[in-house]
Formats: sequence, structure tokens, C-alpha cells
Amino acid sequence: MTVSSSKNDDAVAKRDGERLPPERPGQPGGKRDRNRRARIEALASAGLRLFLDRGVDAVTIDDIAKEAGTAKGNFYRYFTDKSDLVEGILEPLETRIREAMDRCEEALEQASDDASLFRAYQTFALTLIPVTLEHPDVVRLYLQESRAPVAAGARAPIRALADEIRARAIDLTEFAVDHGLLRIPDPRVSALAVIGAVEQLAFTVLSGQLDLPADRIAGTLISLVLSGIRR
Amino acid sequence: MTVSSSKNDDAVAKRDGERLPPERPGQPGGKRDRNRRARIEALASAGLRLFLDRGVDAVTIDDIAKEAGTAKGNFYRYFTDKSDLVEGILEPLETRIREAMDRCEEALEQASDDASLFRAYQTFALTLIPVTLEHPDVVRLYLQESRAPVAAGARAPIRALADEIRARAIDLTEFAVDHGLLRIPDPRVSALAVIGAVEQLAFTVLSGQLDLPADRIAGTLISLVLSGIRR
Amino acid sequence: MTVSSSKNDDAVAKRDGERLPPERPGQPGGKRDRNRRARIEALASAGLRLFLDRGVDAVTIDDIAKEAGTAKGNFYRYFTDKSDLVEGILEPLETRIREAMDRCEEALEQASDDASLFRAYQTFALTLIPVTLEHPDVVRLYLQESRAPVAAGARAPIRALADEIRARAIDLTEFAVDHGLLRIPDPRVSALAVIGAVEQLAFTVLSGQLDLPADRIAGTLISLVLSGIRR
Amino acid sequence: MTVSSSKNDDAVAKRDGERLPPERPGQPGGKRDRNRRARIEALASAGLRLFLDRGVDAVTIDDIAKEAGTAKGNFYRYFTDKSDLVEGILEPLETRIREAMDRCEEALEQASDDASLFRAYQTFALTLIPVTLEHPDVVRLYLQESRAPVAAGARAPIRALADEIRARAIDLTEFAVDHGLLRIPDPRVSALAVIGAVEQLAFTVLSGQLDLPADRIAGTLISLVLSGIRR
DNA sequence: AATGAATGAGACTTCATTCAT
DNA sequence: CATGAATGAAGTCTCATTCAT
Repeated sequence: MTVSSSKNDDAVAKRDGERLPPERPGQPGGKRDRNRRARIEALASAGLRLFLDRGVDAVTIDDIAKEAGTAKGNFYRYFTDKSDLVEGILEPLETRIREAMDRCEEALEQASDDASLFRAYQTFALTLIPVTLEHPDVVRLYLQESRAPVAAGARAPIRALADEIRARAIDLTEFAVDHGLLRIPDPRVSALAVIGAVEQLAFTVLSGQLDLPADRIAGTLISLVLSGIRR
Repeated sequence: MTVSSSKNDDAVAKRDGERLPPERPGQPGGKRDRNRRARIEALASAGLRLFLDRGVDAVTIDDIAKEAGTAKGNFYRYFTDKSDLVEGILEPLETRIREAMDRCEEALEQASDDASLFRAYQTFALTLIPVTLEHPDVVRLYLQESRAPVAAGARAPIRALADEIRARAIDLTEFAVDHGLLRIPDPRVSALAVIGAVEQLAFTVLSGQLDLPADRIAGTLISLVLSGIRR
Repeated sequence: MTVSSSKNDDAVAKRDGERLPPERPGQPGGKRDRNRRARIEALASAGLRLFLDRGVDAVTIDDIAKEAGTAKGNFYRYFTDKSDLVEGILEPLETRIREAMDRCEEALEQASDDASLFRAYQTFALTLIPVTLEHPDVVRLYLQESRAPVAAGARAPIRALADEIRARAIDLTEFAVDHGLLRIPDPRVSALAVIGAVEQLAFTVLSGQLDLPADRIAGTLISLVLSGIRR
Repeated sequence: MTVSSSKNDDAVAKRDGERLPPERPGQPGGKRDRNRRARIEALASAGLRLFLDRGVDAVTIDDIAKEAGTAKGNFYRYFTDKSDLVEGILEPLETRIREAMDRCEEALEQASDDASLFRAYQTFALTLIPVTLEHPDVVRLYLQESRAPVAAGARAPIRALADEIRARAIDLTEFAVDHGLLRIPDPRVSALAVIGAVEQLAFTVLSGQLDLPADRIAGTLISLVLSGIRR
């Protein structure tokens, strides 16, 4: 089980590999290795839980260690910082979103008509859904903290991702307009409106304040994303 | 001068009246009274500035006092808490938004056809603009912190307002649908989408990341709000 | 009473003035001012006592605060650092030693014969005595920590002073040799030997390991300093 | 190779024998034994290097292990303490100095005239030189930390040695005076002055702050030691 | 034997809050 | 009233030491 309660733990495992010197005692997959991963996982998921409950800034390292059932000093073996932990938690989301945007960009570059434009957007919308289903809590954390000030310490990586997404979405939409695929008065406004609508909806649903039947979510999401085209 | 640099300081003054014992030395409007207001104003606007820069949680009482050019002990004379200060800062916004929603509700209740529906929404959209122009920083703070966790200490009042707005907007839209004024598949989704779109746009503009010409803002805002109807 | 149990508290007072913003409430000499000085004094003298007992590095801020009978956080109001405290404690010594060396230098520059050379050195020796009598503990701390590594954190200021004294003493002696006032094989060796002899003796006496009658100390010191000439 | 880069590793080896249970797997001189010695040597020389750089108190066990290229847990296999390591590093010096003082004492006890007194002192001076050449860093560490407070944790063994040397030197000189071999006003003062002069000179040279040609050092040292007699 | 992971005490520093001046 | 000094709890981070692997 990963941070975000999904079956996919590649991302955290990858970080582990990046952060720690590669020569460690014990076989990869051996007991030590498993313990290490379990610790990291425990800290990350404890952090995520607490961040959602109280906000990133209000959670202390002590809280996280306690919630993870480990000693305080252990936190610092695996993460340099609360900020570092936030980045670690965010990573699976970051990777997937970037990939989705990359693919959408490629599709757009080769799009020539309304149909292919439609498909590019639809593909994008359709990748957001599994990401959210796999990492609902990470997505919720993202939505919760994505408007943090730029100089916001531990919340900063989340804001940075949000800025990247905004910028990228605007770029894509401007590209579509520039290439005559889309006819809207201001691509920036449309892009932002769509992002805002999607995020608000997602936030409300993930916070348990709106009980949208699962089978309706996909359709709604797609229609919201595509509304950027229709207008 | 108020927190948000407008000429209207009723809200803060009113709070002051509520919080402090009414029997104070000096005439209301006398020198003491003016000093008191100036102090409060200085603290509130210093707080607002710092909250925007670093996020509510990361700002200390000391920071605020220093930025306001006063002594720390003074803060506690006028506010019980950082949370209390946040409420104070928020109040003008809170009042105006509630009034706008009240008026929109009344208009809806008496609306009978498409035209009156349109007018109700338009009126609402048109009150958001002056509020934002008068208190741009308060609005920015609201947008920045409105997704704080419910149990988020000093940020909580902001989240509470956001919840109220969301709930209210959903109510209004459901009312319109229930009374046959609006024909949309899910009023909750539409309401949230509109709020999300408006907020995202506002946030981006107020953060200085999107340079929308002032004369275009109104139109864009209205068309976004009304898009809830058209769909 | 000052850090070093003397009647002279100029140095600490001066630091106070330097460190803190000059506009403070309360008259200079008023109760606030007196309290402030008393606090600083209490912290400095507690620090000195503990440094002598356990060595600078082994003493914690907590220890100092407790020994001074004040709250831990208070330390940081008056000193930024343990290093800063050490500098504060050292200052009276630093000032006096520098003055003595300055005066010795002037005297040397105008010396033309053996008698005036003798007087210059004697004057120097005779200023070391009152300094040590006024600030015996500061001198002891200096002797204790003066061979700290250059990059030794809180002990560094002491080592810096020691280096300055060594360099200065060598300069003075070389000057005397260059001007034909002194005929010794290597002025650097002589200067260092004298410093070493004086310091060792002082250290042993101040540590209570050698009970030299007070009236013998002056003579011994002078004869040691002058031995640099006779050889 | 020993701690201080000399060819003599008796001391450390001896300690090893004392500290560890004698029944160990592997032949003495076999591979295991050699590994053990190499480990100990690596730890000691890493410790010495770091102690010189930062001061004994500021160096952590972790630092030492890392610098020695081994794991932290290993340190505790070979040393109980940082203090224990310091003693280990100090030992070659301790042994040699004690021997020199023993021999000097014997020579003094049999001395009857000025010439034999002179020879006793000269012999002593002449043993200090090879010790310093063989273990320059250990000597430097001794000089650096020898004035630590008596209750100074890991630095205490160094101070203890310094106290022993001082006491011993005073004893020897008093003996000479008592037996009419030496005519000086206060043997304690003379002994301390000589020690101080020698140490200061040695410290300055070993710290690289004074570039005395090697062939001059011996003469200077002897003349300093003997100056205790001449006066 | 060697490694480095775990532990928790403890050091440094900051901060909300109270209170003497 | 205004000021900023005092307090100590609490947060961040480190480290000696033990111990599973």
C-alpha cells in the first residue's frame, strides 16, 4: 500500500532509490530493504493523513513520527525536511500529471481537425480519473494546498506544481488557438476556468461534501474539460 | 482606511465595538477612539500583508506587531488570537458576500421567467466586482486559504466562509432548478463549476499571474457566472 | 558588579548599547534599564562560571539560563549565540589588552636606549596585573580556551584573541630588534617563550594549583617579561 | 602505522590487548588480528584529525566513524567512549613522556655536580624532540586541549596528563634545589616558566604559525629547558 | 563481524501569552 | 495605555548508544 492508499508504490520506491546511497547492507528485497520501505511508507502516509486533517503547516515532525509509530529521529533519516516529505508524497501525482500533459501536447501538435482536438482533450480528461482514483488523498492534499503563497516553506512544492499545471494548460490552449483548432476569445481565461471548475468539483467530492455517483464523475469531468472547446 | 485599502472601515469598527467593553475613556470619535482604530487598522493590514506573503500559519504575532510598528503586547489588547485577527480581516468580505447572496436569493424567489433569472444572476455577478476592487487583498487571502482543513486553527474562519458560499450557491441553483427556472442536469455540479472557474480566474489575476485588462474582467466574470445558466 | 567580579562594567554596558536598539522604554538608569543590565550580567557571569567548570563546548544554553536563574528564552533576547556570549565575556579583557599593547608600541617607537626599552616593557607588565586582578575569571577562561582550533565555534573568539596577542607580541619584539634596542637571536622565539611562560604561570596560579604570595606575583611577572630583554 | 603516522604502534596495540577479551578467534598477527588493528588505527587517526580540526568536544562519534570509513556501530566495538578514544590516541605520548621523566629523575638522584645536572636536563630535552617528530599531531592535540577543565569529559585525560607533567616537573626541580644542585629563587616558578615557554613554542610551530628551521628547533628547545638552570 | 537502522533524550531556538514598568 | 521583558512549552534537529540483520 502506498501513501495514497493505492496498489502502486513505484513512486515512493523510486524516491527511496534516489535519496539514499545505493550501497546498503541487505539484499534489495531483503528484510532490511523491506523495513526501510515500510518506514518511509509509514512516515509518508502518516504525514499525508495529518496534512489533510490539519494543514501542512500545522503538523509537526513529532506528530508525524508518532502517527507513523516510529521515533522522531527516524524521520530525519529518510527525509531532510517537512518540505522533503511533501515532495515525496506529491511525486506520484506530479509524474502522472506531467506525463498526461506531455501526451496531450504531442497529440495536439499532430491534431489537424476538430475530431483529433477533441480526442486530445478527452484523453487528458480520461487520465485524470485513474490518477485520482489511485491517489485520492494526494489529489486532495494538492487541492487543499495548491494556493499556498510561493514562499510558503513546506507547502511550496505543491504551489509550484499548481503553477506548472496552470502555465502548461494555458500553453496548450494557446497552441490550439494559434493553430486554428479552437475558436475562443481568450484561451487563458478558458483554460483557467476549466481548471478551476474541475478542481472545485474534485475538491468538494474528495472532501466528502458532494456525493457524486462514481459513474457520473467521468462524464462530468469530460464535459467540463471539453467545455473549454465548445465555448 | 481599511484593511483592504478601501474607504469603508465599518466592519472592523463594528468588530471593535463588539469585542471591547463599551465603556471606554474618551468620546467615540475622540482622540483615544481614533488612536484605537488606527492601531487596529495597522495590525489588520500588517497581518493581511504578511498572511499573503507567507500564509496564515507561518506568520507569528511578533511578525505582525513588528510590521504594524507596534509592540507585541498591543496585539492582545485588540485581538484575542491570530484567528480573531483573521476574522476581523475577513469581515468586510463576509458581510458583502452575504448581502449579495441574500439579495440574489430574494430576486430568485420572485423570479418567474428567464429574463428575471438572468437579472438575478447578473446582479450577483455585478456585486462581486466592486467588492474585489475595494478589498483585493482580502479576496486574495480568501482564495489563498479557502481550502484549509476544517480544523485549521487560524485559517478555519476562511474555510468556514468558503463552505458557506459553496452551500449557499448550491442552494440557490437548486432552487432555480426546482422552480423550473433553470434546466441543467445537476445544479450542484454547475454551481461548483462556476464558483471554481470564477475563483481560479480571480486568484490568477490577483496574484499578478494573468494580466486581464480591467474592462474585460467584468464581462468575463458575468459570462462565467451566467454560463451556469446557459448550459 | 561585572562579569569578572570587578567594579568596572563599562564593557558589558557598552555591548548592551551596541546590541540593542537605542530607543527603549524606561529612563537610562531607570528600573527597566537596571533590570536589563542585571539580566545580561547574570547570564554572562553564569556563563563564565560554567565555562570554567566544564569548558565552553560542554555548557548548554539551558545550563546557563538555569544558573542565571532565568528562563531559557531570555538568553536569546540578549545574546544571539553562545559564541556571542563568549565575546561579551571576553570584551573587557580584549579592550584592556589591546590598550596595553598599543601603549607599549607607542613607547617602543619613541624608545632610544636601554632604559626606555626597559620602561616600555615594564609598563606593559604592570598593566597585565590589574587586568588579571579585576577579571581573574575572564583571564582564566582565556588561558583555558586560547588554544582552541581556529574553527571552534563558540571558542573561536578566544582563539582569535590569542592569535592577535601572539602576532602583536612578535611584531613588538621584532621592532625592538630592528631598531637595535634588543640583541637576541630570534625575536619570535623570545616573544613566544615569554608569553608561554607568563601564561603557564598565570594559569597555574589562577587554577589554584600554585599558591604564589600576591606580593611575589608582580615581581615574578616583571622578571619573566623582562627576561625577553636580558637574554 | 600509528595514530601519529609513526612506525611505532605499540601503544595502541597494548591498549587493544587490555580492553578486549584475550580469547579471540584468529591467530595474533593473523588476518583477523590485522583487521582489528587496522580498524582501531583508522578510527584513532580519523579521531585525531577531527579533534585537531574542530576540538574534541565538537566531534561526534558519527563524524569519526565516517571519516574512518567505517560504520558507527564499529566504534563501540573498539572503544567504549570518545574519552576512551582520546586516551588511546594519547597513550604513545603518555608512555614516552613518563619514561623520559622517570629517566630524568633517576639521573637527578645520582647527580652530584653541575655537569651531571646539566646532562640530566639535556637528556630530557633530547627525548622530547623525537617524540614530537614521531607524533606531531598527538603533541599538537595535547597542547590544544591540555588546559581543559578537570571535569571536561572526553578532554579530561589530556588535562590529567598535563597536570601530571606539571607536578612532576615541579617535583624534579624542587629536588634539584633541595639537593643544592640548583640555585633559583622559586623552583616551581622556574619549572612552570620553562614548560610554558616550550609548550607555546611547540604549539606555534606545530600549528604552522611559526616556521622555525628544523635544525634550529633542537637548539632552541634545549636552551629553553636549560634556561631553568642558568637563572 | 560489520552495518546502519532505531531510539529517545536533549540541545537549540522560537513563540504565544502574560505582566511589570 | 504602550512597551517589550519574562516565561516555558513546543518545535526542529542531532547524537550517543543499542540492536536487528
